[in-house]
Amino acid sequence: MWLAGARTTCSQKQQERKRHVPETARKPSRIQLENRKRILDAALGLFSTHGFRGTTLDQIADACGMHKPNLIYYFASKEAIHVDLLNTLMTEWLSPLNAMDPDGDPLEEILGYIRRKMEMSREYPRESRLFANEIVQGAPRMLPHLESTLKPLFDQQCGVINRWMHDGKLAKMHPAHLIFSIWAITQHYADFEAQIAVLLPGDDKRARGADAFVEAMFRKLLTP
Amino acid sequence: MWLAGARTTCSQKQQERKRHVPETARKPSRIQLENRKRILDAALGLFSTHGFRGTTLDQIADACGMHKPNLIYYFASKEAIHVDLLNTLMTEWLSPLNAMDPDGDPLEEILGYIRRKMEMSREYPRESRLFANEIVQGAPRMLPHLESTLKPLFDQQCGVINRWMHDGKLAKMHPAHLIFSIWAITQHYADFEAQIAVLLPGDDKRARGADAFVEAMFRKLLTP
DNA sequence: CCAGATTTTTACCAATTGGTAAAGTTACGA
DNA sequence: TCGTAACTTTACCAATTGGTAAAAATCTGG
Repeated sequence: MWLAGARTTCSQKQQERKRHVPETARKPSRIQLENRKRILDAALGLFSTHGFRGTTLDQIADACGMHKPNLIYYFASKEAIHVDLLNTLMTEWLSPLNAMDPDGDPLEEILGYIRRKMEMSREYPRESRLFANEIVQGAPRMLPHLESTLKPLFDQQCGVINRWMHDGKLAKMHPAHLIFSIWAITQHYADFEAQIAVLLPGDDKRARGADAFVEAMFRKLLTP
Repeated sequence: MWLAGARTTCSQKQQERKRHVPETARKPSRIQLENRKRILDAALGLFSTHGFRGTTLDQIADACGMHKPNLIYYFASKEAIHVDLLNTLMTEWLSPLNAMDPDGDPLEEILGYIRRKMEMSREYPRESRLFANEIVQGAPRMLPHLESTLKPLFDQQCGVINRWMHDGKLAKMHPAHLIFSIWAITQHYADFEAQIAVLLPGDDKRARGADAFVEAMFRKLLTP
């Protein structure tokens, strides 16, 4: 039967779903953790390149060697998988920004942050693209998260940078736009990989000189 | 009947479709040009935020006040609309890069290019996002175009910049990465608008100081 | 002004898709 | 080792979706 009571269309937000087991189970079994991870990993690859609507449950099931209803056994819906990915992404994605130490050497702190972002772009391009997809599409499932989690951290670190600049440790500029430019450039290497591969062919990712360029660029920019 | 003969699944590439009129008609009528433009405009808005798979023909039809079969009357398929947008986008998108004059003042030429890119990001965010969507997803329908159209122009302008640098007119750096960083930052303001609106609220686009920041940034970077 | 061509609308269709129901199978603690 | 809970598989279903067929309406040139 078709889920009794008011039912919105498939593509719209779904209401509560009485989960059979996982949601209510208290201790996730080994096999449960394992399968959830398999699903999330497969889904990450697909969502990050085809987007949410562009990915089907069957594709995810295929990619992780499971059957479609099995996915729904572990996650309430396709959207639940996506949301789960987005949530874990958010915390991991922000940790480098968090790691900037107000008491460290300003230039080295920021360059360290940039290095970590470049590394993430290289090591976790799927996460970067998942995020890019979500934001480009207006952040439909993430706006609250951006408000509540990203914004406070962003404001705080803008303050730190501002102090550094007023102390004469860094060249003066708009801290928010500085951070934007860091994000833009570091994530560009993951998000626009397809284009870069065409324009700088042959070179493997590490050898393209991106790291050296970006470091030199921001060093020059930030030096007073 | 279901299009006689071999028929692949809907989601795969479609073969030749005998168009009823438009494709074969020699002179596109006024009403034809007008309606095609209406469709393309509506489709641009939807594709750029929901992606190709995330947009339905019904949505496009709604958005331009037409009926679904009417779209198919003007375009062979949903994909044909998308491809049309991508093609016109490509040429318009590249013209600023083309406009850099090898005989002009190096710094001003590049800063002028950056200004034009910032302006496009502000005036045509939908186009920017359409492009971003396509590239993030691996450029499935655009790779050949990138190879044949973008790559030659890119290489040529890299050469121009290189000469400028060797003549001591600009600080020395990797020209390709310089261009990447320009693209990354200028397009970021359109593509990540949703995020920026959260982090720098209140300000209207023009007033956020992005233009001034970006100009100052690249001026400092490029000055020898 | 009217016949033929162009354009629009209505009624469909088959494939896809997110998700369910329930039977079948496996794992695990008592 | 055995009964029960956890997990998997098969068989579906209704909604959506890209697209077609063809009738209806509208426009246009002679």
